[in-house]
Amino acid sequence: MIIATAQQFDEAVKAATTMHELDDLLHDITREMGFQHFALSHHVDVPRAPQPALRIHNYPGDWEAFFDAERLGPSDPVHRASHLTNAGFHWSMLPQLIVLTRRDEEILAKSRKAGLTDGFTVPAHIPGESAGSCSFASARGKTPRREWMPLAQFIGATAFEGARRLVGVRRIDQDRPRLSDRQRECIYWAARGKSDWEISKILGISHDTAIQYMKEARGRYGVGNRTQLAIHALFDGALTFTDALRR
Amino acid sequence: MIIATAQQFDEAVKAATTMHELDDLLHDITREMGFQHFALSHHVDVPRAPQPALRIHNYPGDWEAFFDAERLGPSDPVHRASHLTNAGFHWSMLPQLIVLTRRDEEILAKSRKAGLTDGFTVPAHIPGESAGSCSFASARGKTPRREWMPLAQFIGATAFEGARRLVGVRRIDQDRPRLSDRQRECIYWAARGKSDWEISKILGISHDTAIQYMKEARGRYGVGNRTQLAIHALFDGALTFTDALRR
DNA sequence: GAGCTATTCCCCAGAAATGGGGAGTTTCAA
DNA sequence: TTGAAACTCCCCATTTCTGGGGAATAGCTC
Repeated sequence: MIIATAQQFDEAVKAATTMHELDDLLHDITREMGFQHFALSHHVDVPRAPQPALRIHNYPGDWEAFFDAERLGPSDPVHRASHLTNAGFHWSMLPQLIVLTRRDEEILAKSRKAGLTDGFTVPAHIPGESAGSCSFASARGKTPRREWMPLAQFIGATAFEGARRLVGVRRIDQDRPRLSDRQRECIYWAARGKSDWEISKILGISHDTAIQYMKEARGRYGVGNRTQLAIHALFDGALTFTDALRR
Repeated sequence: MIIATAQQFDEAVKAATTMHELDDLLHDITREMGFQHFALSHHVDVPRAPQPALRIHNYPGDWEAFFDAERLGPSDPVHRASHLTNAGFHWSMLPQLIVLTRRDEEILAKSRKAGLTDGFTVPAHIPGESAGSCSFASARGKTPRREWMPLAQFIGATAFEGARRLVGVRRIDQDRPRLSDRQRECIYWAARGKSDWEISKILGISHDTAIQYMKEARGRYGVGNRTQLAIHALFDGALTFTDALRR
């Protein structure tokens, strides 16, 4: 039965075409899991974020107002804790995950007062994107059963992924430039901070040739410098962070 | 019953004190979910990684040998795909997640030949740490039921978290460089391909000052050029791709 | 007040990147 | 066989980056 719920949710999310639909789905599943509230969001200061950020929730309005007024997006203790793990966690575990400052205690007290007594948060991190999470919260005296946590973990991850798709956080690579092997190798080393001269030595080619490949690669991506080149290659998957950060 | 399995696993992982115990737990649960193999690892070239990296698995020995010989840790198509999502995915979804090169096709063919016919991978990303994942694979003709995927998502995340705890992967959250506002703004524009001179005009400061902030930012991250600077900032979340790709 | 950081400005010299030009071979497909 | 694309090398001029100095103001903390 629980499994059926999970699968239905997964399929419904994949079929959703608007954030509004996703919102509805989260609404329903939240209740079904025994929670009262959900909040799926990027950990940024949403009202002031320069780029489009995710946020759908049904938290109490006054909590949202407080949250935004205090710019808690990046500093909320639940969010901070979610930056240290990839597994979902009960809010009761917070003290084991981060050091709670006085300010944090105030925030938590305030959230309890707003009707968010207990909760479960599923982190959602993707290299190069804003940190995010999907939380489920319950009001006083309505503690959801521990048995639902594995389901919540799945629901949170699935919902976040669906939201990313709907908002178009990352368009799966469509018109990606085709790179030659040598061009790719040059980008790889350039992203690791190598100069054209160093790249030429690594690849055993002349300095001029390395420069040439970098020129061509910039041309393929339509960018004018190696920083943008590396970032585009990272974004479209031609490179990974593990490539670029290795030293 | 499935829920009971998940909970038991969760508790057992939390109680485990050695990687060996975790290995055993994964062994059992893998079978219980209808898979034959599991692999929990960081996406690095494990034998050559300078820092401690996670890897426990029961993949066939010849596959592991091939994997290491070819240094697939960072470039394996399944791993690459897992860098683009936070939700678990079937390997059959790979073509929708990344562009499969001929090399990728070869790798996948090789893995099938080694007995890894189909599988399900749960990404595990934490800002500032190596990308990782927990995969479950099945041999020919033994396709695990879709119903188990929500469970697999939970198991993968839980197991990865347990492994991190056991290995003592320290979160470099604390060591993440602290940037001043101006430094961050300079990185932001530099990642968007602006020169120091352009940045100075945008921020309304002198050219020299922009150069100065870039120097300091490089110093904070311990890197020597703006490409690495941008990549590091992207990786640890100080920047996002949405920032860097905007034109 | 001493010490720290952020912010702002300045100078210099060498290294590196960028944009422009050209030209040969090989390989693979139409 | 004709052509496209990859791979390789070379030259030039200009711009940009990087690393090394130094210094003033403001604000905050111990």
